[in-house]
Amino acid sequence: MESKRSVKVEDLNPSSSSFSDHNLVGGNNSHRGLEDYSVDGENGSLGFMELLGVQAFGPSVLDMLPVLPNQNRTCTVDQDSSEVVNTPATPILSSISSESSGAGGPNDEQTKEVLDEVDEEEEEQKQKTKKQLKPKNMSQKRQREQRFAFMTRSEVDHLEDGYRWRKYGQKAVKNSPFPRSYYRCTNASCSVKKRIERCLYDPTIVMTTYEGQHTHPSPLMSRANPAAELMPRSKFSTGESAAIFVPSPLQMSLSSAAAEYQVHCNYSTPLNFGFMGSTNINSAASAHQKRICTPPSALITDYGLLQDIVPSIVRKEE
DNA sequence: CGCCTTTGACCGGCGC
DNA sequence: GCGCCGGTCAAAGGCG
Repeated sequence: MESKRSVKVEDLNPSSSSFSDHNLVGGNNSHRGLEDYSVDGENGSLGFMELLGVQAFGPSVLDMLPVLPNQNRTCTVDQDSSEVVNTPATPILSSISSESSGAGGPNDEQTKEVLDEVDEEEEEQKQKTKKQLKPKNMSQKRQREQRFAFMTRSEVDHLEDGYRWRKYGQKAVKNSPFPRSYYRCTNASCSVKKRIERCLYDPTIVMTTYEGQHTHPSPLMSRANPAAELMPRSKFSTGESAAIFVPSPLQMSLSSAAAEYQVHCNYSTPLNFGFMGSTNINSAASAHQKRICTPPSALITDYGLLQDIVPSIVRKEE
């Protein structure tokens, strides 16, 4: 862990023009950067939904996603390993910075929006190879689910996302005055977890990391929008494991974050996942949260979960 | 009474 | 082997 973090810190070094963040991931992936997950639709980068989809749902979600304008990327999935592999056709470096430039520079995080995805799978795959010597009961102990994270600007830590969560732990984050909270989906058959922590340098920013996929529809969604239940779930399933329900992470995040993304991005074809039609779902969260786009440079040196995400963002700025 | 949060203890991984 | 750290457990208490 420690080494991992330290490496990332180094990667965050602005002076590093190469941003070899993905050294962590492996040689073949060294070209993969935050650009892969950029949010700006005008610059041919991945959209928010895709970000989620790519990571959490693999190609399935991409299939159902509307074609975003100027999509200049390719997304491929390693079917064998269920690993999501993003291969940008071209480096997309201007996605966020372009917006920021218009808004007042790379540090104008207040007006920008960003959704970045934690490329945990890559890291884990790398770590797997790294730890191949002692995989032992790791698999039986705890197989890490797919994870993705996003940052929101919110006054409340626990954003409403349509699911019910039970807090099962809280830990102090090293080098941060803000604790990290651990939540688990209250559904007995669902093992989805999420972690919430605040940005060290900007307490208004909440980092939410989802892990796993819901095996049940959102209770809130089913109430607010029963039609959503009729959605073809197969479209969302990753194919990775059995009995995966609709947009688990999708729902989780979209209900709050994605919905806003819809608002802020000029997609000619709004994404609609049914549950998003429910104003109830988003009302609370939307009132408080404002997703950020380009993190302040200070974020770069953040620790904890934030570091899983920030590096990519930083690279994007560069 | 059921559900949730809080919080200290515990466990396992990892670096030194 | 030791200590640190992230993550989880579980008892206790609060709240509606």
